[in-house]
Amino acid sequence: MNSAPDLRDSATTAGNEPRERILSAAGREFAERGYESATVRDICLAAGVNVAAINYYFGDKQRLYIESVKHAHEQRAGQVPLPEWAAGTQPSRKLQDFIANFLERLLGFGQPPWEVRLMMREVLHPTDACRELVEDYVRPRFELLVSILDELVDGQLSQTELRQVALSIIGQCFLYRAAGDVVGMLVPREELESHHSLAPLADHVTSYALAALGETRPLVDARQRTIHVQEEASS
Amino acid sequence: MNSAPDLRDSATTAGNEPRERILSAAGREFAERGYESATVRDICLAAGVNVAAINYYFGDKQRLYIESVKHAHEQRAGQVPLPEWAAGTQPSRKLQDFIANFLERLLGFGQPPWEVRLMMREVLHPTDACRELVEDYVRPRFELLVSILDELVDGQLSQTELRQVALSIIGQCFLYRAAGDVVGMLVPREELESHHSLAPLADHVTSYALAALGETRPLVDARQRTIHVQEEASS
DNA sequence: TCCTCATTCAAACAGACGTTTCAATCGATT
DNA sequence: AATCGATTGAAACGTCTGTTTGAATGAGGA
Repeated sequence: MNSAPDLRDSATTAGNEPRERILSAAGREFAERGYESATVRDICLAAGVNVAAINYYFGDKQRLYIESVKHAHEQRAGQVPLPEWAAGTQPSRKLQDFIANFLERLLGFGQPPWEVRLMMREVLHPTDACRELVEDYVRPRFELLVSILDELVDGQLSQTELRQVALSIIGQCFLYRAAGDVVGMLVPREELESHHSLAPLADHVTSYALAALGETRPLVDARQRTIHVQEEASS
Repeated sequence: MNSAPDLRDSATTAGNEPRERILSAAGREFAERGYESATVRDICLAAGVNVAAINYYFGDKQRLYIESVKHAHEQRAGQVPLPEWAAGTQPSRKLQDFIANFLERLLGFGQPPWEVRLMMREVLHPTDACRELVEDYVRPRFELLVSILDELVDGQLSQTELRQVALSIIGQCFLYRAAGDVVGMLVPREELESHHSLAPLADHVTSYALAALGETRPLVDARQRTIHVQEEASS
């Protein structure tokens, strides 16, 4: 039972075993219940350590929380790295890849991992750990998206307009993660499974953006519809 | 064991003053700190009543919370009612009005009111009060939006596609309310004030949707850019 | 063997929490 | 004036919280 890892040269091995277990258990608890509702006793029970271990390894609950947010961020960042493209890749392809990657990161492969839920809590109700998270994690992705859009429209939109479009794209992806429960109430179950999984969502957001930017045909072919609109207007 | 007064019908007491004060103070407190962190002592201090009043009027903290969510919902619904249009109003105009109304409701006139922040908490981390909120408040607006879009594209998109577009629009509006702090970190301050207030946001989301649906010209004029794209493709 | 020292453990701490108690208060009715 | 029910008040209840204590443990080094 007693392991006593004793890994002084921590350069070779990644961290203390009980420390890692606490961080993992704390991340899950914080993601599930939030900072206030998660108790150190439950965390220690889940991690299989004594309550005193939290004081021993992290000092107090607050520092444990910040550490667990960072830990989740770093772990998740390694799981789904930013895509890289060969020089000359079509910007529309880059956009598609970026959106699919972003959604994959937000929604997870199967069901959304606790790391993302924990970070989402920070985004929605920022604490001290938030600004660091934004600078390290959010801003690079955001500026990559802006640069893709800039390349896509060949410099014909201002930085302000590019940021607006970028936020529109992010907002669409964001909704499914942040308000997924409500979306689930608004959309029929069979449609959820068929059209709101990762690939169809990425396709929709991408084609919606490409159509709005004039890179592809609109979602509705205007030539067919114009007739009806004119009929209506004449009536 | 004194039983609480008839809290369901306010026929006898038109506006129960302490009850109203508690609901208002509780809503603010829950919106600010969340359910767990908000304490009944602080609520009663803010409302200027004794702690026993909560047991007397609402039974316990949980029922107070549910009542305050409902109260916030009803109060906010009265502040910004759904727009109504004369028969024959252009659907694109309806869309513009709907989006402006939705944003106004989310973002508030000046700074976002606590009622919206409280409801947002329910949407992001649903409790028992959520489903009722969705059915009464969210679904009617969602289906109104879908019907506007249906009219706009003149029935050329399936209900599934219409719902996807509707969620795209809602997602864009939603981002500013739910993750407003993070948006504020990503966008320069002067741009926030000039382009992220209510009217410019509504214009952007509307024109983005209209362009994607082929109702108006794309945000970028394709005829100018196509030359460059073909040059790129040929290289 | 003994000592050192990092780590773990059960137990207890003080404080805050939601809730309950029961007497005091107030206004209207008798 | 007396009575009654509704409402308010101050204080206490038991429980749960984060944190701390001080002894016990066990593996290396002397």
